[in-house]
Amino acid sequence: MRGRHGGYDWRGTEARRAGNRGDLRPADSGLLRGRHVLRSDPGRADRQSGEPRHPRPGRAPQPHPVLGLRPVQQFRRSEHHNRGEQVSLGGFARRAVLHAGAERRSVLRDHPIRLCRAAGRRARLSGDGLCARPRARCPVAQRRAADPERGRPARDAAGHRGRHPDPRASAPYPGQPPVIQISPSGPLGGPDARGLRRMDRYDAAATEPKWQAEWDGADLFRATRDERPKYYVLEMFPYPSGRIHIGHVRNYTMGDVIARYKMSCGFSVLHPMGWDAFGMPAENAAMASGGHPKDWTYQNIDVMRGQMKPLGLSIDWSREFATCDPEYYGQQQALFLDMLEAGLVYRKPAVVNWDPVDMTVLANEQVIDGKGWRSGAEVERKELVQWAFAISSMAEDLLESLGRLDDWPEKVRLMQENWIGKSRGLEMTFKLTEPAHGHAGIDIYTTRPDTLRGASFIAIAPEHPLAKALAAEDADLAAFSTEVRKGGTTEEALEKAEKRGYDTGLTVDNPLGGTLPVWVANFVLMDYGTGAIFGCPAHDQRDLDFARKYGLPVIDTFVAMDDDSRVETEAFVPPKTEKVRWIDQPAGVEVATGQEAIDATIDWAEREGLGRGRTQFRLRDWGLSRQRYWGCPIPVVHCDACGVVPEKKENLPVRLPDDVTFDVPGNPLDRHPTWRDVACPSCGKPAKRETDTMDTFVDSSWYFARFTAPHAKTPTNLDDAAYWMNVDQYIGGVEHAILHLLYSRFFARAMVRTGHLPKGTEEPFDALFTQGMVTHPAYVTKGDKGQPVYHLPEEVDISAKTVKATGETIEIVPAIKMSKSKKNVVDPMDIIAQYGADTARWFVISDSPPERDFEWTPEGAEAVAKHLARVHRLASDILRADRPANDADKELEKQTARAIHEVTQGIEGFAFNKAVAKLYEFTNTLHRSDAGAEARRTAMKVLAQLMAPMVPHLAEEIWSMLGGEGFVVTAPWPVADPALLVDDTVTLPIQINGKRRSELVVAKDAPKSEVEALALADPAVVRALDGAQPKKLIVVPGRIVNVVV
RNA sequence: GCAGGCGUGGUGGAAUCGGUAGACACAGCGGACUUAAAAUCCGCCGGGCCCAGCCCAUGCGGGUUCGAGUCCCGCCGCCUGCACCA
Repeated sequence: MRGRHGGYDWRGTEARRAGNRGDLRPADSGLLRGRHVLRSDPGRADRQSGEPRHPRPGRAPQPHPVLGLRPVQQFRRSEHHNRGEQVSLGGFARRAVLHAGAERRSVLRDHPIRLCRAAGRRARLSGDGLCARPRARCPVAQRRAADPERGRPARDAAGHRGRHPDPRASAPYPGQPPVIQISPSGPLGGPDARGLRRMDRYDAAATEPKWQAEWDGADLFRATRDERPKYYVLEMFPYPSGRIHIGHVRNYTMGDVIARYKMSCGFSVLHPMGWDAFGMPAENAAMASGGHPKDWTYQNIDVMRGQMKPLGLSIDWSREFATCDPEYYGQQQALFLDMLEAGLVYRKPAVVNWDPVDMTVLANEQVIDGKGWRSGAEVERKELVQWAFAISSMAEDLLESLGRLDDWPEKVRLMQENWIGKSRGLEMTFKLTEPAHGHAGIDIYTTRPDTLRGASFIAIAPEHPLAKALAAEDADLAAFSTEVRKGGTTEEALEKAEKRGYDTGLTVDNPLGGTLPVWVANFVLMDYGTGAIFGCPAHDQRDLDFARKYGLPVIDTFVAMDDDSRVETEAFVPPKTEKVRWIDQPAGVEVATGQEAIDATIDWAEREGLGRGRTQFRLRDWGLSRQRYWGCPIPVVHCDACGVVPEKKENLPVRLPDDVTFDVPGNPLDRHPTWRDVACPSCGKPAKRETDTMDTFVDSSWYFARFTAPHAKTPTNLDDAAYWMNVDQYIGGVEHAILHLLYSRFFARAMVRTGHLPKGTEEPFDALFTQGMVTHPAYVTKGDKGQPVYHLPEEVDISAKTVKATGETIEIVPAIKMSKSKKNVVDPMDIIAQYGADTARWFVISDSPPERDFEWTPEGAEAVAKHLARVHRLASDILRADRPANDADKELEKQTARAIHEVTQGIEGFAFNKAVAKLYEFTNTLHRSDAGAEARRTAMKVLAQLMAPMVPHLAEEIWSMLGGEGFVVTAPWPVADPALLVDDTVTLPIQINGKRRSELVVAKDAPKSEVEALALADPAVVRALDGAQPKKLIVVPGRIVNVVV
């Protein structure tokens, strides 16, 4: 890989080479863009070298040697390119050939490159020595045409297509080289003392690889166990889908900000990276293109690693692994065997999506509208015997421990709490009026025993043993059961399905008198409770819909305090904490909340011997079997004689065979004879391997522990785990709020129990931060069938709201999650190629609060690049400044302290957008400050340090420019002097009747009486009072004054 | 369907404990510089009116309070998860 465009040379070899030559002075290190620089003073170069610094006078008007090139980046490194060489470009042009004359010369110094925004938002560059404007629209060309004396005559060569020489490419005076002049006032404070300005544009393309190479050379990011306190920062590891996504950039930048900040604060930081590499997409790719999942996956990993390295993340790459490495999944198999022995894994029937045409199990996402994604056949729910983790055995602990996760977002804890779903209810038996099929009664479980009076039917799941027994004799019921089994297994599908029932004709005795009919109903789940409920239509919408549909009675059991109306079409379901009036309540409750009535009824039922109170969890055991190839093989063997036999640990890893094909649906392991047929590890007779593999959630449930000893010959090394665990800061998307995080919490407990993690790591993530998604507007038109048709951003004219090619009017969908199908994905590599990693990093964490969705805008990226260039320019100016110390120094010192304080708070509080805003503000302050050179230099170094976690390369560059010691990454984080943070005076707003009308500047500790007196003397208050006394005067010291008139 | 979250100028957002709504930035507008543009620098920038002042404004409708973007109740819209996507 060469250069930094397209393929990025992350190893920074080019930079190292440049650095070794010693000619990469910061101020001279090239150009990010071509629109600037070079204060004209041709004499200067002459004085310095005896040679004109700028091209030979006679050459100036010659045609530009580089033709057909558009973006300017190609020139940045033109010194290193040779004639005829192909160079990859970022941005708008992809590839260009350098022509004769371009070699080993900074093209920029010979010929101006212009950036022209005349045609709208897109930057357009003219590198060919011609003006980007048509002649008719160029005022200079027009003027020259009118007054040939003054201007230079147009050259023939440039006459075609209305184009003409770039006015600025020609020498201003005959015999002078072409130069680009900047405004005399100069950027950020004027020309330097000599009236000269050097090329001090920040060149990300050269600087970033240079510092990455330096960091690598110093081995800065290798996590080491030493005397420093440790800090483990971890971002949820990526799935190797092929290319990195702007969301990855945001996620890893956030983690990097924390990691680098903590490093500056003196911690020994562990910041690892790996790949969640098993999963369906690899198999899908294999099916589509005929390759192998392994090749696809490892190639993707290589590409993505190559894309991540140039971001300059402070990752300890020596710890990298992929979950599909046999070294990883072999240890996972060892864990599985230990968990099996500890009784944490067992086999049980579980329901799957069955595609009856492809004869294969489908994932939920492969079921679309109840049909298989490939075959289109109606999916059926089918029971298979599967492996499951006994996560529900830890439900109580998992729930209770949530309360101690103080640094987790409240919403995540709440979601987990609801997911685990602890409830206390009543288990009771309804006696069948006539026993049937060996069943004397039906056990039900209800969380609302208080509504027993309102029961009007019993409903059992189609999978209920009684229902199955009845169906064996009743063809109609069997047909009904088959019918309602159609469709997917998701809770959403089940909930949304039409409520349907089948009257069995059986009845049970109602303990409150009379009988209740027994129905088989599709909305009753066999997995939850006992698979049977009593229906109370008045206070449950599903039951009500069901009752109305089948003409069952609706019996109100309570009414609102102030409203006697009875249930019609909407069930009355007030919060359990609301007081209601009960009607003929069995436990004798009259006025009480739902919860009080539930408790009273359970007590009553236990006294009466009707049933018993039981605590129930919604959380189900975690089915881990997958009928797929690309996953971790479950290390057991099925033997006719010995049953299920665990593989011997010394035989691990049970490796996936490589010789598989994906031309037939289903699991290739299942039809792989030599892999499948093995000798029983116990008796040695012929047996068969388990062909199911593990859910990929298993892979991601312990990788954080493996990172503490990634090369250990056991799953973990207790000593290393004891040092590095827990993860101090975990960062990832909210979409993982429930499953991944809950499974990881379970695994940590299981690993402690099986001796793979030390005690005290049961909650593996001390602090959690959930970041938002990355969104981008989508551009939609309607297709001929009314279906949405999406267009790429470059295909549309956003201001005119039309598709460029067809002129159709587009609808702009403001901000939706990026996805390929919506054609609104922005590739971060484009930005990195165009502006550098620092721009991408700064951009993704500025503006939007990290926890909220982040909207990508092209303007934003450009603005960031400008700002970073501005900071670099400011540093150059400050470096050269020689103003003596003066009165303004103190104020700058104060502002510096404030910036340190607020940026630190921003980083600590995960409010990177606020830290960035403060950095903008501080840059402005520093820019405007009249303080002396020394004070400004000190402030600039602090600015570099504060920016370092976000834009480490630029910060490193500025730090070294200003003579900072060592690396800015390892320099101790600045500390604000608390004395500088307090103000002597405070401005109090004065409100009149709650509306701000005036303000008051008082001493910080002014007594209340003084503030009152001053407020009452305020002209606005006097006018409002009009001689009367105020009704009320509220003074909140240091905050506000409110006068009520 | 259930659960959780979010909603503030043209745009992204700020507002620490109920106390000056719109920090900081983008876009836009004006100016300086320039041989035109670009770049850079400086300034303006929620809406309205009878404009030294006042009114309206934080998705919508109510409420609590001296005071509500913030707390409470009820809606609306969008987003995420729902156990085999990762």
